[in-house]
Amino acid sequence: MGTLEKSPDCQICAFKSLMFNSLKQDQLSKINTCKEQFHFGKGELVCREGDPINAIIYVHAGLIKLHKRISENQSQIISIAKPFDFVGLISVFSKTNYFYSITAIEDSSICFIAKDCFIREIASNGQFALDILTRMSKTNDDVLEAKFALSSKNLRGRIAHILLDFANNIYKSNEFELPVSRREMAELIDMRMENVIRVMSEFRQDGIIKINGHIIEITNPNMLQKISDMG
Amino acid sequence: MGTLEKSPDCQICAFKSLMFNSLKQDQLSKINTCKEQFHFGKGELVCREGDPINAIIYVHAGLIKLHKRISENQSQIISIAKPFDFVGLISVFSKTNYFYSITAIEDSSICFIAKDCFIREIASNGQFALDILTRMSKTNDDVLEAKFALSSKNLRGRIAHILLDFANNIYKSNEFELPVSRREMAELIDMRMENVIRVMSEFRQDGIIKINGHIIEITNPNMLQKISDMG
DNA sequence: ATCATAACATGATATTTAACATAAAGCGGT
DNA sequence: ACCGCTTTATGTTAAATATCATGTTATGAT
Repeated sequence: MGTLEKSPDCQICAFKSLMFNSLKQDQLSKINTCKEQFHFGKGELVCREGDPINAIIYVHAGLIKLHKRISENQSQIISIAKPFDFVGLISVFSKTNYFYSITAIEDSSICFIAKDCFIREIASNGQFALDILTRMSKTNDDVLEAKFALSSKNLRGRIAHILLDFANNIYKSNEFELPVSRREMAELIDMRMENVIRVMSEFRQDGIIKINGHIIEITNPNMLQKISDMG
Repeated sequence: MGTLEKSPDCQICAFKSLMFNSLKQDQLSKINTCKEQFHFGKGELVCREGDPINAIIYVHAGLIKLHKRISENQSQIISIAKPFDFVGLISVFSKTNYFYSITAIEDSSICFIAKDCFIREIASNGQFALDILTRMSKTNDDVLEAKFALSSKNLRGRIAHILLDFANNIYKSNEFELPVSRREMAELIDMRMENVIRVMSEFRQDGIIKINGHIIEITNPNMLQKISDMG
């Protein structure tokens, strides 16, 4: 269930995240005392659907997926969180229990900031609250827009979209190791696994991408963008 | 572009909305001075995609749709807001311009609370900020979960889902007047208009619903629920 | 190294959904 | 009432996607 690890001072994260801008030194050190950082190996479960929400999760390093069972043999991936992202920021205010599970899809360092402590800081610091609101809105808009963008695309468009997303927003490189299986890709963009494989093969045959196991190289990003926009 | 109308004191709305619980009398009257209420007839445009966000929108009465052009001859409905709902609560913190248009789909009274004024109150009142956060999360979760629920359903399941949504969450009755055309239904749940009509006809033939123009009566809600859950 | 298992891959077929065509019914304006 | 326009309606066909079947390749455990 993850192993506790020595966590850096919040000060260090504060530089990297836009989150803590409005916190004064003493407030930051208060947050610092009510957080714990854990390490999760690839595939390890961070929390399970239905678990009580006791903390806000901050991705310090790695990559995690938020996912949900929708039937006996089918899951859905809601989103993927990357370093400096917060998870549960939205749910923590409106729900007492997670409506999704979280699993590491790369070795990850996850910081848990106690909910009570966090909320106390918000209530006593309006500017901090505003920062949180802004951050929350951004995350929310991103997830929602991603979902809307996908829902009007066909299979080829969806694959193109998600590959560009990995390249541009997560790995910042046209060559990267896909952190998810083909089945998980399917769960992320609402397709069948066979079709994910099929479409990726087509892209390979068309010279748009190179595939070497989980290593993907986008050789023709413009074409991929065009396919994403059209479909 | 809507007609200005005499707006009730915020105090009155405060009772109906969970929103303003934490505002003291004097804060409430500050909000009261920076809001204006407008009336929009059915079909009237409230704001257009790209407009600057100057205010938070509160639905006092009626029903409005948030929608977005996705191509020359296609739109998408993002969500429908009902009385006591806030709109733009999320975008106001992360965006300067609307990424959707808003149109009244019933005669509606819409309250505009000036953004600056609202944000000032948040920054100076942490507890109020917490209330806003909670409210925002709820709205957000609802939209997101609705979208996710739909995406894994087939056509029949989607129609069943949206009909139950109207009955249970908006009109609180199994008989209601559909506020949207079949085309708009399609835009709301990602279908083609022809299929919306077709599936609804099927439901009628199966004795699950009665259709009289826009008047819908759900005669077998259990079956409809089953179809929604399965599909 | 060998086995068992899961992931990847591809072809054939069935099902679902979209697109096209056409017509009837409702509705606002004159 | 009549006209033009939009919405509702239904049948037909085409396209997209899911399902099923089967084989191959990777991967982890012993």
